[in-house]
Amino acid sequence: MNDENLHDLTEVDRIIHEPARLVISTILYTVKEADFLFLLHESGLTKGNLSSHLSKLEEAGYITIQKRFNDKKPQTLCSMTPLGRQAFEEYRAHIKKIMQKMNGE
Amino acid sequence: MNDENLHDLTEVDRIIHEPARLVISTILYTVKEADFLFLLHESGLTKGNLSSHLSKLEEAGYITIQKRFNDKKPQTLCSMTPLGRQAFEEYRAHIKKIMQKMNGE
DNA sequence: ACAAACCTGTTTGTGATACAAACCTAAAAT
DNA sequence: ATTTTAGGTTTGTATCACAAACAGGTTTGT
Repeated sequence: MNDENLHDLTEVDRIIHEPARLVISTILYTVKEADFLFLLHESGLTKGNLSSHLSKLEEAGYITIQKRFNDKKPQTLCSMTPLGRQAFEEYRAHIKKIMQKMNGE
Repeated sequence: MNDENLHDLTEVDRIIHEPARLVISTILYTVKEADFLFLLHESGLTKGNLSSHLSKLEEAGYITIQKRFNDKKPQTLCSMTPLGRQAFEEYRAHIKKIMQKMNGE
């Protein structure tokens, strides 16, 4: 069951594997909707990085981004798509396997 | 215990976090010594990538690389340093925490 | 009313990174 | 002797992450 499949571990989903996006994904997986500022504070990322990581998640089809005005201020709302939820769950399963390998099968 | 520390997850050790190096590290953590060809087959990486990732692990002080001739053929022996072992263990602990977060605390 | 500061983000610039393909050196084979 | 094989390394390219600069609009201060 072990043998040659250590190498499979390199096939992890890079979109989610990046720590910044892992944090964002973890939040959006549980919350269903969050705005930019909430994510900003919760993730601890800078605005610039948050912005570009959100774009990347959107490009991947993992989240949707809605822009609107709230109380005359711009607001960016994010929520995870079904595809994103699936990818997140698969990533989680993948990491679980990795952990088993790391602990010596 | 939860609150603002999701952001800590971004502080994972990038040297080990890279999937290719995670595979290499996982092998070297358990094996204590392995040569290039063994790692090549076990990891499924290309020669070029294996070579450069090994160099990066060496630069980080996580592994040592010894070159010698065996049966008139060049042989590259790698083994994990105490620093590397420590880093690997910390990474593992870190991932464990991440898993907990991903599963909703 | 005008300017300065603030809010909510985006774009740009720079340096690091990963990957694959080309390359290198010595030994075996033909 | 020339080609092929073995064991790797170097190079080239494209992507990426990050921080700093920028932008569009709003509120505050005077």
